[in-house]
Amino acid sequence: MRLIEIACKERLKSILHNEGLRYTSQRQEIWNELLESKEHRDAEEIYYSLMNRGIQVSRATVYRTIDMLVKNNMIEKLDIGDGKARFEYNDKYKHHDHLICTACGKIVEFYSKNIDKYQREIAKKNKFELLHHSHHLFGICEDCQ
Amino acid sequence: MRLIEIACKERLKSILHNEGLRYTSQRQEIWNELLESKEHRDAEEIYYSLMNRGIQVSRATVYRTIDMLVKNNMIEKLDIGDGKARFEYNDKYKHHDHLICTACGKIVEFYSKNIDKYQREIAKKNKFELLHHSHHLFGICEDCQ
DNA sequence: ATTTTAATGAGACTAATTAACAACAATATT
DNA sequence: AATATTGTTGTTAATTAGTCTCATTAAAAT
Ligand SMILES: [Zn+2]
Ligand SMILES: [Zn+2]
Ligand SMILES: [Zn+2]
Ligand SMILES: [Zn+2]
Repeated sequence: MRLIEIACKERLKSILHNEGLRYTSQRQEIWNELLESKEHRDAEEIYYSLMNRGIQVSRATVYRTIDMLVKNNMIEKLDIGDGKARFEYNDKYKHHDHLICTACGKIVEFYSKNIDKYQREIAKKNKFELLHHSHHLFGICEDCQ
Repeated sequence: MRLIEIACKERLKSILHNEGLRYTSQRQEIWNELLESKEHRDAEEIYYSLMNRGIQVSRATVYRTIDMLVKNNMIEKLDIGDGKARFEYNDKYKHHDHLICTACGKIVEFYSKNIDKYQREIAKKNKFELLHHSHHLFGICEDCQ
């Protein structure tokens, strides 16, 4: 096990502890699944991936655990409007938004300091306390053009 | 009937004609419903609003008509991530994005020329042909703070 | 007016999620 | 250690938003 994995394991443990929740094998496995592949994954995918690796966790537990991880800022929810939510490891120092190809579904990440700045200005001007945002650019990727 | 309503009625008629579709009473009513209140409305709301006014239109027709209106750029779809799509009259000269209060659900509109510019730059840099975007700022509005 | 063809309504169906609940497991209390 | 309490799980049922099918109805074309 690499150092980063140990660090993440401890992070899960400490968050569960703080919340008065228990460190269970199911929660470990789901958290691992989300850590190992940092891509944009949906609940069903995580469920089947665990199944395929012979790890029996119920669908409900997958949903519940994902929910708990989102609430504790361990993962971020991504809704690209196709009816199912995707999740990805939330690296605080690498916040990003998404470019989505409407032809092939490819997801590319982007970040713009400038946009970030303007967002904050807009929130301020409208007297909103900004909590988070969702910003998707939809288009056709190079391969699909 | 005000001039603007007549203009909009003609707009619907002409679009239906161009597409080889029929100008039905149901389509008129749904289009009216979306025009009269330019707020952010979901399909179910439109369906019940028509029902309450004694206008019998089926759920399927509401969904189908909304779909047709979106495809013809008469209305815009807005997905704020709460599981249901909202729609609003698409005034080409007043494109805007949204600030959403996570406490009371209030939706405030904003537009930033600068953000628009950076979006186009990002798409270009990633060799995406930009089609549309979705940009929501979530936070707590002044009243809810 | 008749024919052609698109549109509608009713309800079955789907996918993603959520809730209810009983059984089980981990802690806390005595 | 025994018992009570509380958290977690899997199963199943429910919900929600939206889609699909198909017999019937209504525009539009002739
Ligand atoms: Zn593509
Ligand atoms: Zn991402
Ligand atoms: Zn509010
Ligand atoms: Zn709006």
